Amino acid sequence: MTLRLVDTRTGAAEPFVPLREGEVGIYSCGPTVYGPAHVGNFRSFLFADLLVRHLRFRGFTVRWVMNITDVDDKIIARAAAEGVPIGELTERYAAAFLEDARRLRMTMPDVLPRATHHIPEMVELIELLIGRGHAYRADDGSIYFRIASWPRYGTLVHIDPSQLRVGERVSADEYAKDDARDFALWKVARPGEPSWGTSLGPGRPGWHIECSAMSMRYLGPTFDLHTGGVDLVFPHHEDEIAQSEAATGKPFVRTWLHCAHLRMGGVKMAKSVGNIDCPADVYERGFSPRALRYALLAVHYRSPLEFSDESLHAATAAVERLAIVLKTLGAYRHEGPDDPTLTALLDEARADFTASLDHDLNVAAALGAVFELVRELNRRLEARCLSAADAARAATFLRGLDAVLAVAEEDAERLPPELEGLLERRVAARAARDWTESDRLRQELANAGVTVEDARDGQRWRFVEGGPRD
RNA sequence: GGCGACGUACCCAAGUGGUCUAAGGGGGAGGUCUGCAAAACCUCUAUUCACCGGUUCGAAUCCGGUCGUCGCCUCCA
Repeated sequence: MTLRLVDTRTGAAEPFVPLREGEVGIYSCGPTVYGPAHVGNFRSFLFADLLVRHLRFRGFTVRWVMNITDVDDKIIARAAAEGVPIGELTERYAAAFLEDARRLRMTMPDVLPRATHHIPEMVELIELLIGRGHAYRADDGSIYFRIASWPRYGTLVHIDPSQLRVGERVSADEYAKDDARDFALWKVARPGEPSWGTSLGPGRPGWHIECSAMSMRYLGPTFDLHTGGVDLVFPHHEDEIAQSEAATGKPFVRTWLHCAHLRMGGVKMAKSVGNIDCPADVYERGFSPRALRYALLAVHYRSPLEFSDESLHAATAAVERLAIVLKTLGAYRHEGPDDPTLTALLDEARADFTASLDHDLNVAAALGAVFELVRELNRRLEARCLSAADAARAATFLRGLDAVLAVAEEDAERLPPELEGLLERRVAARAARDWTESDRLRQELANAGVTVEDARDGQRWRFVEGGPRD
């Protein structure tokens, strides 16, 4: 059983074999921090998160690098509009990004390099490119990569460079390039813009060079996986390949993975389109981070995903179903023999789950395996044919699968003491068959964001999805 | 103009030529259980996979065409 991933370059699902046995290096294009990241951005980050989690679940040692772009045209424009230094702006939104990522339970990357901290690495690369004849300094002092010097240009997008509709959509020449298709490696300093004094002269890096410099700095000249949204395939990733391979003479990335767009209202979500929704907006409408994570993850990464409140409602229900079975398993009290078929049931679920994710991260099929197991566990819970030990084992098992999905409730969730007290009083009221008091306490807890349900093994509580705690 | 992806039930969605009279989630309808509520469980909700041809003993799955939707070629996750 091997993991297969679809490489953008070939379009085929190829067996994943890491460069070094058992170890995987992944680079993911991260956020440009000039404003809050929207849920479309998070789709691509969470897809990478799922990949990392699955690789670790499969036993690989993973080194995950995600850049934070903290200098570029938009950042400069935004900082100027606010009248603050770019560092102040980028610090603010980098922190916001990390907080959003945390609430969405995104795995923390092992390295989160920032462009402005890696200027020397970029300069070094650019000098290498100039030395090898792949880059040139134009009349305005900026440095460009010469696409004509790189015959393999276009292999990632499957575009013949001569077919590019140059000129039609390129705005009036801001810079003095030799060829409209050439891209900037180093932008010469301009009044009012941040710049770095380097051996290349004062200026700032182009966008593409930062990813080449930082990925190779932390993962080496050749590494396993590089992820991003489809909109980065061209020109960003194509340019990364050209400049990296031209500089090092070695293959850059072994497998390219790109996730499809998140759509809203039938078209891709993008700041430029204006149809964006940020995590904070979603929470404000009463949805939980768990539900948001589920909604962004539940559809295969290479399929466009239509994002809506309807999809969030469906996600909320699915996530609750998981939370409830875990609570029920935890509360289960029954003296009886172990279920002799439980082992086979769990083994089968694990095999289905793993095989599905191994097939190019087929998360929909993996979720199918999880929910089939959930229904079967509920049946056995209902029929009381599990022992208490079985129930504990099943719960641990489900949490094990959830190490990949990260959509279930935390194990050790505790109620604040005052709410705990209400629960205890309700138990007493119910023992006395005082239904009025029981119902009143249930309502009081509901007002505090806690749902209480009466099950065979006693009352069962959980936090309301999207409630005050989330 | 060039390149590419996709079209499965009310919605989302899996389906890697035969076990598909097509997983799973949501929604809806009935039922069981229950002080009530909720949850859970059971039954039902596609003999059909945009449409038309073709290949094959056999196709949702392969090929061709038609229609439709979306994306990239420009900053973009």
